[in-house]
Amino acid sequence: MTVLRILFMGTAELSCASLAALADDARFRVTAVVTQPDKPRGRDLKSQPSPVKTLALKLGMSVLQPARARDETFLAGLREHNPDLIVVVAYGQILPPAILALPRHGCLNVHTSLLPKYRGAAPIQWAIANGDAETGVTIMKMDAGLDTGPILSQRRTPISTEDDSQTLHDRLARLGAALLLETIPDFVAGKTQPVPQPAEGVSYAAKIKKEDGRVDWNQPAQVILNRLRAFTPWPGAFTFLRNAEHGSAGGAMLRAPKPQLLKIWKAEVVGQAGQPGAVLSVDKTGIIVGCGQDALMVFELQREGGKRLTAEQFLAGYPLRPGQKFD
RNA sequence: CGCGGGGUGGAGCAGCCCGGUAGCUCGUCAGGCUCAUAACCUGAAGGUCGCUGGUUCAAAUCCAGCCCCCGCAA
Repeated sequence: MTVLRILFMGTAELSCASLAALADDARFRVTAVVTQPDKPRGRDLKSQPSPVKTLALKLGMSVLQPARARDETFLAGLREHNPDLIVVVAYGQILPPAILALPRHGCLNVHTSLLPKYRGAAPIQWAIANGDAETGVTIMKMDAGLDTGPILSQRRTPISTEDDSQTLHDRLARLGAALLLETIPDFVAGKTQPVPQPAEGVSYAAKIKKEDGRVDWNQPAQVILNRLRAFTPWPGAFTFLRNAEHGSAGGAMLRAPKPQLLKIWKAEVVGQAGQPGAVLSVDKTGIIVGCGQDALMVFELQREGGKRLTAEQFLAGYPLRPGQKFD
């Protein structure tokens, strides 16, 4: 059988598992990798390559980084590669029809939800935030719409109460890569026909904004916990502590009691009642905070400039007392 | 030159601005109390104060450079 010539398009960490899987499989040959241009990130805002670029270079593949995927010069370059198939995983740009129509077999996309649910940018996060019991990955043949293409295959995975966006992301990345390898051969052989997405059950998963991580203590504890898991590790569930009377009687610290930003990493719901945002009790096990319904026991948290700490460690250096309030 | 916080016994912090005996909450160890304990009481061990150089009679503290960690921003 002839080796399938694949052009890979991806940017995020999520894409890497699929790229690595394709590169490792003798049935396929990745002829080039397209990824977003290097962007300033990190603490010094230095220009950094995307995770996909880093991996592609390590694998010795040629990398293309067009500023805009619809540029004519870029399209011309793509045609020269003459791919049989384009695989897109978290690339980050809308592809013009000219690209969708370019390869003989079209473009396949790995999407981390059970389409048509959670089309869009942040399907993993919203599945957790909404308290879904399961999610999955979908391989679809791309069309002009936003994640609207016909489905080739899907695989499910339950969402456990231990999952956060990081763990679920990692699992879906692996599932997606595995399913991709299974799906491609049957698809190009014509054994699998794309099935249009059902009209029922369509929803969209909007991109996560920083502000989504702000804890609203008026919500039920379970909702807060779901969102906390969804927005971990980014942007994190954060809240503010006022009246930060930290620092001893020295006086120096007292002049700037600005609100402390606290990030909450691990928590669970406990059956207590109290004023939303108020610290109800404090001990080695955790810090219990009142919510709109029930209460949240915080196990791990972090303050600005500090590391992520267990409640016990945090309290050793930062005494919290019942009655103090988060907002 | 994107902005900012921080590196102090094993953990987390205070002390630094206004240089001059190393402090707090825990943990550890020993003893005591108790039917018992992760609770309580008493005592003890444990620190080149990130690294290098400078200023000074004297540096955790002031100055310069470097290394590392973290929040914001992306």
